[in-house]
Amino acid sequence: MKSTTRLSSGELDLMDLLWREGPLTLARAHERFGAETVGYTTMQTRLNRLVDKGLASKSGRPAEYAAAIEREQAQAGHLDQLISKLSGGSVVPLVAQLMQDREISRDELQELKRLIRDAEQNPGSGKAESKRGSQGRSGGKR
Amino acid sequence: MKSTTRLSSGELDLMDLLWREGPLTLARAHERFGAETVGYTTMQTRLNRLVDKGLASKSGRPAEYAAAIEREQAQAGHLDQLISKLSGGSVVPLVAQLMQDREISRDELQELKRLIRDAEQNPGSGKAESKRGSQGRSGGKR
DNA sequence: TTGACTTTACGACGTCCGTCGTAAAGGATA
DNA sequence: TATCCTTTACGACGGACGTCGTAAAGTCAA
Repeated sequence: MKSTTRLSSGELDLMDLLWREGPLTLARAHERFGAETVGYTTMQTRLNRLVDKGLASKSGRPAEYAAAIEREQAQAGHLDQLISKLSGGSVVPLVAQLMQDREISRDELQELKRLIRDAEQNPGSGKAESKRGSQGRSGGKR
Repeated sequence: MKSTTRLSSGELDLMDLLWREGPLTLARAHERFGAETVGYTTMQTRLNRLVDKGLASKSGRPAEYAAAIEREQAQAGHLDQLISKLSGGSVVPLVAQLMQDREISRDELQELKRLIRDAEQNPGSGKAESKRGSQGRSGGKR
């Protein structure tokens, strides 16, 4: 149940596509990813390898590829690595780095405060209930 | 000047070693890394490749290897990736994920609050002065 | 000087992943 | 049915990395 092997940078790009747009056929995925930037069969191979690794699923006649793991799972996996290998096990240095050299809007700051307040209110928040949509996106344009 | 290519999981392990213990000779690095877990020449190759990539330096007769980039640089590089590819460009979802499913001590919570307070005080903190040692480790045992 | 131990230099292999080319299968149409 | 376009299946190649083996160079004590 732990799994979530670290995805490569390129695999992350594909997963991001699948997470953003729903299930996609190879043709559509290729087009949405940027048909000029990568070959058709390249997309095919990459998508299929994602399936082989259980990161995506494939079904239907003109096969549709869909993410098989949640975005949050991937985030968690990568963060685990960062924390253990780049931050000595504590979240603080990581958040500090996260906020440094980066513009944080007032709104985002408010969100962050709320996150902390919630954590204080709910010690050992674990994964138990309390799902007040903290994942509901905030002010990113992208 | 942007560089900071993404390091692999294994490369991160080595860099972590170099960051923790100072410059190390191959022999010592091998020993500290866990001589039973990896071959001597494997360490040699990996360390040399780190040097080839400019991530570490090598000098002296019984050559000593030393990290050539700061831990913070590596953190920044990886976080940039996470934010852009796994968080839609905003830090909030990432911090939320960071705090979810993870025990955050009271002390750390306090630290985080201070981080936010500083950011509010100092909008557009950029990389300009104000280096109140947020990187000074806190409660991690490790 | 010589033998033994240490430090280095190289080269090789396997896997993962990005990138494609070729071509077999399927379908719709003239 | 013959033809053309789409969807798939495969196979190949190169670079990055982890993993080593072999052996040349160096160093130091007998």
